[in-house]
Amino acid sequence: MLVTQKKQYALRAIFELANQQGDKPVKTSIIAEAQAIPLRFLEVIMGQMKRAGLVASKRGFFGGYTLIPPPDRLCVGDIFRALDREENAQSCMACASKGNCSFLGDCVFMDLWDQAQCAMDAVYDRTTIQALIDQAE
Amino acid sequence: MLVTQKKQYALRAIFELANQQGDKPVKTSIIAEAQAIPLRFLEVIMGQMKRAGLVASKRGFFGGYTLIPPPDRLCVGDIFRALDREENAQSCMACASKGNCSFLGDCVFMDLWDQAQCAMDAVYDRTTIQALIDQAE
DNA sequence: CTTCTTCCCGATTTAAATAGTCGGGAACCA
DNA sequence: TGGTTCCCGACTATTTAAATCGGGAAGAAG
Repeated sequence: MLVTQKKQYALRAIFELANQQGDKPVKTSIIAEAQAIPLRFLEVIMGQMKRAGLVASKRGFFGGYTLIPPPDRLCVGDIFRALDREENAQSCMACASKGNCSFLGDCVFMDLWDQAQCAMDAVYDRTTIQALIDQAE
Repeated sequence: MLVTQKKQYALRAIFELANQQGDKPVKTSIIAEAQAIPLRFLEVIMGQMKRAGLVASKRGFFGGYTLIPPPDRLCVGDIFRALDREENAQSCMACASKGNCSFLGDCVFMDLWDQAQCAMDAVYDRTTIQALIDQAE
């Protein structure tokens, strides 16, 4: 699970959304400016977030995005996985781990990639958006 | 520290070298075939390994490469770092961690990337080549 | 119903990094 | 001298991620 620019954008966008959230939806233009994300690219990302069920949207003048899960129940790993799911996630070998080592039949390195993968996942899964918000103060 | 194809080649090459090592140097052609690495590309990699001080080389008919550190004192992380050092390792954000968050001054996410980085490093640093060889049987 | 705003969709383009190649040169040995 | 190997730097190809674009559909307000 390599951390691309896009994943960072997604994380920061959700972070900002959780942070700004009141009773009204938050517009992409707000998020884009606050987090220095190219607006048009952010639209693409939010579309994926929506299809993954992490946010709801509303159009029109008072439109924007709303975060669905409570921030203390949403972890960084959830966001990353949502993105991986769409772009059939072939990712780096350290991430492919189980089941497709291109080398010999049983691969000594498989276990290594797996361990590295798990170690990262553990970090991303134990960090909630709320924790990041709290930490930001 | 994203695991590229090249890093895998390097790891497998060193693994193979440690495995085959007797009193004579091991040729790239042997390693390339055993580990299914493009020969010409392997030459590039071994050059980097040499400059990093991990292997010694000898030319001519009885030439080849020799592993310098004992396999039980050489860990996967050492190999990866050797490669990162040369190609000025701008890598992914999760790896840049300390000191260059492109976003606001102090970045909440910095600590997160750092933790993920450390978690992976820990795995790669506690795994020695010897351990992989033992495990291969 | 017109207009303005926003989300929305698919295709396309741009940029950048990785992966892999190539020709030729230098050490080494017989 | 000739064959083998490592060696060097530049070069090309391939793939992936990043970003853009034009236009369409929902929603609200005058």
